[in-house]
Amino acid sequence: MLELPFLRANRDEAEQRLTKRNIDAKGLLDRALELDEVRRNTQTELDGQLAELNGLSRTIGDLMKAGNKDEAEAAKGRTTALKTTSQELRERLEATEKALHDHLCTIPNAPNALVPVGRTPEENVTVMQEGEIPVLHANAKPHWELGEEYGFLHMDLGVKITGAGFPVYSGQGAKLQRALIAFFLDRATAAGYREIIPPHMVNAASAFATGQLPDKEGQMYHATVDDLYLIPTAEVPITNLYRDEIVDADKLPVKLVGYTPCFRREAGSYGAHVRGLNRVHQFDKVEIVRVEKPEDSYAALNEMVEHVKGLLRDLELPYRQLLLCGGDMGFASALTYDMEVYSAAQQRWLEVSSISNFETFQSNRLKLRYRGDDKKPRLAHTLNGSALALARIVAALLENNQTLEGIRIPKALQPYTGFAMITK
RNA sequence: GGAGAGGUGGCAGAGCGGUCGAAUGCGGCGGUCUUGAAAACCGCUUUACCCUCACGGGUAACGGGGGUUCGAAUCCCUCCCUCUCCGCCA
Repeated sequence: MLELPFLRANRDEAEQRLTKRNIDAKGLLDRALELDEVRRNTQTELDGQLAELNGLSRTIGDLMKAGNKDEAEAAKGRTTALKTTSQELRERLEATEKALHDHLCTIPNAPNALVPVGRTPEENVTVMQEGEIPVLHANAKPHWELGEEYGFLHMDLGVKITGAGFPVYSGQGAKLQRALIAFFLDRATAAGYREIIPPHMVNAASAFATGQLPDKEGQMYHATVDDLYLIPTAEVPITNLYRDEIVDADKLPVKLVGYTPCFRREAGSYGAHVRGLNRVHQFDKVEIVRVEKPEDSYAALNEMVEHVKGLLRDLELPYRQLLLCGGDMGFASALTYDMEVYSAAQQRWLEVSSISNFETFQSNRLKLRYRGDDKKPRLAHTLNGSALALARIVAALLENNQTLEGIRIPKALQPYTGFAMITK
């Protein structure tokens, strides 16, 4: 949620930035500021009435104490009208506040100045690309066929016990998952991130604070009996650790990492391009989360990107970094880099990481603040990024490293897998 | 699942209808004293919103919501949460 004081003070800048999202920025801002003005006027009026009422109550108390019953009763009579009008004003204020809040919830974050203009993923900017595109032998297969052939990935068993899009890993496939998770966690903790094991279900307040509700309600699995949501990413529980907190400036930056399974309904996305592990309802992911002072947040974002690049290099995967255009960015983000790896048998790029700076968009909902040098609470910046998301990394590893003898495991991973090759 | 207790400021813990945003203690910040430190003493120490260029002023908040009253942290209703005991159980 954008900050109202920012919108009031920097209307033009906000409009200019929001326009990159190809939305009616002017209309949205006009409405927000109009509601804000009604709200402020109403509150001023209401506060005045309440002050008067409080004064009368105090007077009545004094009169009662002095035993002056008649005058006290007379004063009581004068409160009636004030109570009626203040009640009306209160209702109007609450209605306006709710309308304003609901309206603000519909406005996405304002893109950073660096965000390119564009509507579709084709207009994202490739920042850099690294690593060699592997040349596969003539008989190379996509990962789902490899999984079947080697017997470590079973989409059909997932269908039996749960439903489509819930993969079952076994043997060396299962070990590979665990190895990747451990590898990613070790690298993150070595880089100064504190490991967290959070709950895998969250309440509605948490889902709202990080922006999943109300914007992406249909994307989450909802356990209705207990009104809890299965997390779509560790970002939700981990960032919410800091909901309603005021942290001292010397506690910043906060750097956290967590592994969790991620659950996504992915409603309506079926077809050939989502075969195998390309898009599943449950996958494993190691997520890094940071809380930063505003002046440090973009340096932190770059640091996160470098961290992810290091992982991809060590996994020997060809990858590229994209700067998302205004039309392709997530609702809550001010700037997002996507990292994609090349999956050689499918001959396509797969998104394996999304690294975003939310600036104060999340912290405003979270009420996550820090106390600066002036001792005043200010909203902090929040960031997060996948480091990394497993299913697609696995897909690319399997496809790119297939040989006639078996599937080669990158050197950096071998201490974790305990084997150098997946064999039949 | 059954029975009971409780939710107050960073923490502990009073208040149970009238200057209570809230005693007291601890913690934290500043000061006096000291070569320095400790101790002691003094003062300060929640947040959001509104008005104001500012000084300053106002409103709200004692788990959430509603009610009674001129007035509620205090009384009533309701929901949520936490803890203890019993049962079940990894």
